[in-house]
Amino acid sequence: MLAYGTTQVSLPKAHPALAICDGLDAPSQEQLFCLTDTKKVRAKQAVFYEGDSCSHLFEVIEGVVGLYKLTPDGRRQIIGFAYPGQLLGTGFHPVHAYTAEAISDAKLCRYPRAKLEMIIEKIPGLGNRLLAMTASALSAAHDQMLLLGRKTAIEKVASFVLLLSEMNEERGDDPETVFLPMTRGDIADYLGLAVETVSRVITQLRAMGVIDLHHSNHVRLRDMDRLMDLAEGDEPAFTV
Amino acid sequence: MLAYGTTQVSLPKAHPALAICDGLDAPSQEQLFCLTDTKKVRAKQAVFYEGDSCSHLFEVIEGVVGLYKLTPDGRRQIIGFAYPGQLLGTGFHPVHAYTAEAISDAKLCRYPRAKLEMIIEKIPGLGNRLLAMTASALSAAHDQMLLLGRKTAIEKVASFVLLLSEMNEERGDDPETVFLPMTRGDIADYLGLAVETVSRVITQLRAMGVIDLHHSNHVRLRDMDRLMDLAEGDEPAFTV
DNA sequence: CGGTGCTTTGAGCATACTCAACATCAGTGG
DNA sequence: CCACTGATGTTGAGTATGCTCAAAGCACCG
Repeated sequence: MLAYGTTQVSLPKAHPALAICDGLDAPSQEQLFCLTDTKKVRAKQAVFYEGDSCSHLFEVIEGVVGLYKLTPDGRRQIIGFAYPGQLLGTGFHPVHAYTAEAISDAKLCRYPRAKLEMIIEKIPGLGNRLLAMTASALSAAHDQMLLLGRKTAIEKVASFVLLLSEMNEERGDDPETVFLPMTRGDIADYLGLAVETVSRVITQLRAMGVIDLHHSNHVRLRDMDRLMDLAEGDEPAFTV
Repeated sequence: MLAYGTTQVSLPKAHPALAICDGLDAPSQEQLFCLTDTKKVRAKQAVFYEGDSCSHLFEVIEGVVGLYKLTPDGRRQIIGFAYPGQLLGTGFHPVHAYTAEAISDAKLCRYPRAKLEMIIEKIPGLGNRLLAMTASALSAAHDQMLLLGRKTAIEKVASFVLLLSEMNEERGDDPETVFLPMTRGDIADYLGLAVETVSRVITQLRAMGVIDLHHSNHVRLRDMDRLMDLAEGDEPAFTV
């Protein structure tokens, strides 16, 4: 099945480019666009909650959204950070399986599920596009399962920083300058660690000269190769 | 034993029911069926390896297949156990993102990816079916991320046993009698634990009177409610 | 300035891991 | 039929990684 998304010549577009439209012809894009409206949320506001009936599907346009699940006693696992271009609320359940909460102020595009389902067979390539995006999310989830189940604290944090760096690169930004819009608590809940552990590991990486920090949210990658070794556990896990 | 959806009346069928065909009309099923062939693997044989070019998509017909990823230094994370009806090798990459290895002797149905892509737009409902199956796998992955990142050993094992029990129920089998086709090592690599820990927890559950064992592979659930409490951490985590 | 929320650091501890021995089981061949 | 073998499972002892609890440092904001 088709892997769009890599070839991205500048298309003449009437509307802000929606990731879901990527690769579709202009009339189809127009048709889809007519269904949508925009939703803005401030940092820490929820877009939807786990258990809400899921009448809409969202696409992140601006900002970052955290997706998480809770145990009955309140432990939290962040299953992903959604950056612009990502879909939320896919999945064929009548209710949402996770909560989506804005990490920073965010803008989202809203698709009514019922209408989307009606035109999905009519717009060629749309079904494929949804499938591709879902499959890509599944693949990311698998990677994260390996991280959660089998990596040490330092490997987890190193992998996380590298992930953000790669996203920078794909976006055309500097891969050596990583911004962390989320709190240490969010990172901890994403990596399956305690806040204190995340903080300690970051301090350790800094002491090792692998990264630099400014304002605790701006990371500069000083030794990418070493960081990659650390992410894979190649390093003897040496404490400085 | 075929899992054809949930309703399992004896249908008059020309072919063994394929999950991917669920909901399609007869001609479409026929058309799909013409593309397929069957592959048999013995226990411990690989169906495909992570990194193999993925020219085919598989559906499990009989037996159980374990899907896993490895770290460079050989630590293993099983990302799922595929039972009959499940698809392997979806995902829009040119190569497989995980290894698939038979847990027990297994029979699989093989779809050539290229041909499947060609007819996907022509068979109404097929795209939707693939999307639904992928979305369902994504949802399961999310659940597993919560387990891996935030649950204790006893919660993990209890959740696992209950998961298998629920699968029994959906298949119309006895939910109180769970068979474990996989080794303790497989379970450990699925739950992000050490083999010894899995063994100890199972022993503990038995000592608590929550489960019974026969031959180490047959589990009888003696107290389902208590098991559910344990899976969620409601229990004071009382050591016997 | 004095709050409030986030981050860092410290000390002690617990859960789950490692290493090691032993038990059990299935299969194999004498 | 039984002893041998290799794989799998269980149990024990000690330890390490990452957690909890606690306090202090910072930044942002009214």
